[in-house]
Amino acid sequence: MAETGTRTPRERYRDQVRAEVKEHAREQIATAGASALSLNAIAKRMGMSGPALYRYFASRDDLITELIRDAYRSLADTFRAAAESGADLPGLAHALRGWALDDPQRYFLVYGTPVPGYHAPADITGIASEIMAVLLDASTELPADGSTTPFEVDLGAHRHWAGDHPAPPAALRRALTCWTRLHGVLSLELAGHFTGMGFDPAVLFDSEVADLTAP
Amino acid sequence: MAETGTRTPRERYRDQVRAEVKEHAREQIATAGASALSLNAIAKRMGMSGPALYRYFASRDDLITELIRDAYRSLADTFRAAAESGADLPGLAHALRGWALDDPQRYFLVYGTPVPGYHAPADITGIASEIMAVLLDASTELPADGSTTPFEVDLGAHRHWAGDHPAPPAALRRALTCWTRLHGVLSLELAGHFTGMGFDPAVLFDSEVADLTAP
DNA sequence: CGTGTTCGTTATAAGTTGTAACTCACGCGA
DNA sequence: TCGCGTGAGTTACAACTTATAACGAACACG
Repeated sequence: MAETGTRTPRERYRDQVRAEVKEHAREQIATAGASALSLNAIAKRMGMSGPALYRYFASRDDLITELIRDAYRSLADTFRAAAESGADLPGLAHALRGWALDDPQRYFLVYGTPVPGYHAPADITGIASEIMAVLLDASTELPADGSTTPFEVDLGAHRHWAGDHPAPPAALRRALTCWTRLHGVLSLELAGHFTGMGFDPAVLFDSEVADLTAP
Repeated sequence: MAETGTRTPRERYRDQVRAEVKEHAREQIATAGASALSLNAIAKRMGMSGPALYRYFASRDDLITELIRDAYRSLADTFRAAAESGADLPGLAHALRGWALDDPQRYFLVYGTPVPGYHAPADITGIASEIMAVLLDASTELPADGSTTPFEVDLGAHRHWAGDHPAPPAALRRALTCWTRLHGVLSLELAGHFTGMGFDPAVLFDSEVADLTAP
C-alpha cells in the first residue's frame, strides 16, 4: 500500500497554502459574490504578490471550480451524516436548510446561476448523484400509495441517473419533487425574494416538507 | 399636459442607441453570462470607443440593473397578457415556462444568484408585486378546501406584501407555493441539473402543475 | 446665423488575469 | 554533510477591464 500519511514537507506546505487561499476566497465570495473574486486581492491579503498564486491554482476558474467541488462535498457530507444519524426525509430537509443558511453563497455555488459554457468535471457530477442517493434512500422508506402515474413509469425506466438505485418509481418521483420543491423555497429565500413579506420563510419551508411527506 | 409623443431628435437618437446597447448586452449575456458583460466589447461592436457608452449608462452595474428591470417588465407583461386572454393557473404556469425557456439568462437575471450587497430599486419591487398580483388573481379563482392551517392565517394577517390583495388565506398560500414550486423545477432545469437524467423536464413541470391545481 | 448642449474622441488611472524570466531557498539523495 | 535540482516567490510585462477627465466637433434651437 502507498503510505498516504507521509507527505513531503513541500506537499504539506502546498496543501496549507492552498487551504488558506480557499479560505480567503470563501470569505470574499460570501461578502461580494463569486463574480467579484480576485486572485490579486487574495494574494495581497496573504502578503504575497499576485502571480504567486498561479503556483497553486492554474486559473481563477480553476479556483472557483475547486470551491464548487468543496461545496458539493460539504453538502454530501452533511447529508450523509444526517442520514447516518437516523434522519428521515424531514430530517434531511432541515439539514439541507441549515447547510444553506450557514453560507448562502456556498449554496449558490452549487445551485445558483450557471455560466452558459461551463461544464462541471465528472467527479462533481459523481458527488451530485451521491447526494441524490441519500435522498432516494430516505424517499424509499416512506409509504407510497398504490397509484402510479405515467411519469413515474418513465422515471423508473430511466433510473440510471440515480446510479440504478433500487427504489420504486414512486420513490424516484418523490425524491425528485423533494429536491425541486425544497430548492424552490430555499433559493428564493436566500436570494432575498421574501424579504419584507412579513411571513417566516421557515414556516413556508416546513409547510412544503409536510406536504411532501404526507400527500 | 406634456406632449409625451414629441421628443427632440437628440432624445430619439439617445433612446435608439440605448436600445442598441441593451440589445448587444442581452446577446452577450445569453452566450457568456451576466458576469462576462463588457462595456468595451459592446462599444467596439457598435463601432465606437469604450468611454462613449458612459454617456448612456452611468456604469456597468447601471446597465445590468436596467436589464434586470427589463426582464421583470417582460415577465410581468407576458403574465398580464396570458391572464387577459383568459389563462388559468396552469395557463400562467406554462406562460412562465415558455418565457423562461425563451431566454434562460433573462430568467436568471430575475431569479438567479444575487450579489450580496445589491438592493433592487423600488420600481423593480413594484413590478415584482405586479407579477404576484396576477398569480394571486388566478389562485383566487380556484376552489379551496375548508381547512385553514396556522401558516395561512399568518399569511392572511401580513398580506401587505400582496398589495393588500383581497384573496382568501388559502389562495395566498397557493400562490406562494405555486411560485416556489415552479421556480424550483424551472431553476434546476435551466441550470442544467437535469441533463443526462433521461426524463423530460416538461413532464416533471406538468406533474407539479397538476399537484398544484388539485391537491 | 451664433450659441450652447451633447456626443464621441483620446489620454489616463487603477484595477484585473495570466505569462515569462529570474532568484533564491529548501529538501532530498549521494 | 554537501551539492544540486525542484519548486516557490519575485518582478516585468501584455492585454484586458471599468471609469474619469479633458478636449473637439457636430448638431438642434432660439
